Amino acid sequence: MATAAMRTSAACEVMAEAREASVRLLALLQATGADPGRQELARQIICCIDRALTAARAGGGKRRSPDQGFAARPPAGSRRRPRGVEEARARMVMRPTMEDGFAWRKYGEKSIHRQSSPRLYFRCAYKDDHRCGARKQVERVDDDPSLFRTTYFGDHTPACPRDTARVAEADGGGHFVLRPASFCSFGPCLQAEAGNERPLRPAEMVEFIAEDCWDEMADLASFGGVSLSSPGPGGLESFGAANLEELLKYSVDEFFKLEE
DNA sequence: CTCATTTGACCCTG
DNA sequence: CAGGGTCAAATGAG
Repeated sequence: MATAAMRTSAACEVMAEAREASVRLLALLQATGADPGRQELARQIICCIDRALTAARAGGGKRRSPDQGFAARPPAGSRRRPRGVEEARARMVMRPTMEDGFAWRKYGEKSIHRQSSPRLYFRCAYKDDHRCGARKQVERVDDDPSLFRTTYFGDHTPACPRDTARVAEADGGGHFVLRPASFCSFGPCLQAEAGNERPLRPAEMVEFIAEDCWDEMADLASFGGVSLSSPGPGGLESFGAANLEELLKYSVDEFFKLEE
């Protein structure tokens, strides 16, 4: 009988293979000049796998835990945070706005090597009030300057106020805008990821996402103020969504209906 | 005057 | 040594 350690080890091997395939996919997309959204999605997949690997190797397998903040602070005098665990917990999203409803304080700006726009560094405005360790880095996407790539580190404390109206206003017209081009290319990329010869049908796509990418999907939905609880495989079909974008739009629209 | 932002220096990692 | 993350003094807005 296989022990938990053996199962974890086997899972790590499979994930390592998936990572290698994703890296090849990204290289292929770059070589063929595929649209930036597809390349970005490939990067997100790799990032996702890295996090899964880190969690598995740490003996995890648990869902993202509440913020552990900066419990593992660097030694006194160090100005740099330890890499690894925290980076593995980073979540990256692409949106047409920097706004996400939370209050942030900018604490730095840095021009990045071979990148036309600088990277902006923010930490939660309630860092001291609520001992919140949330941080984010924002930069314009080089290939599409109308988009901002925002990377979040750590989570806000429940006490941190969130103004969803500001999100709606920033995105225009009271509806969260799901603009990233990556959504348009979700189908082909998921097909490659799933190793399918034919395109995934919408229901299969949703199933695949529910099983493999739920955290990323929930993160995206959360920026519309939507909290998604995992329905488990198959449960998503009850939404009647044609694809992920429709599903997310549906979720976000439902949220704003509740708000009105 | 207070507080947020800017920006160059400092320091760490690879 | 280069690149990147953070600090903190200077600056500006309200």
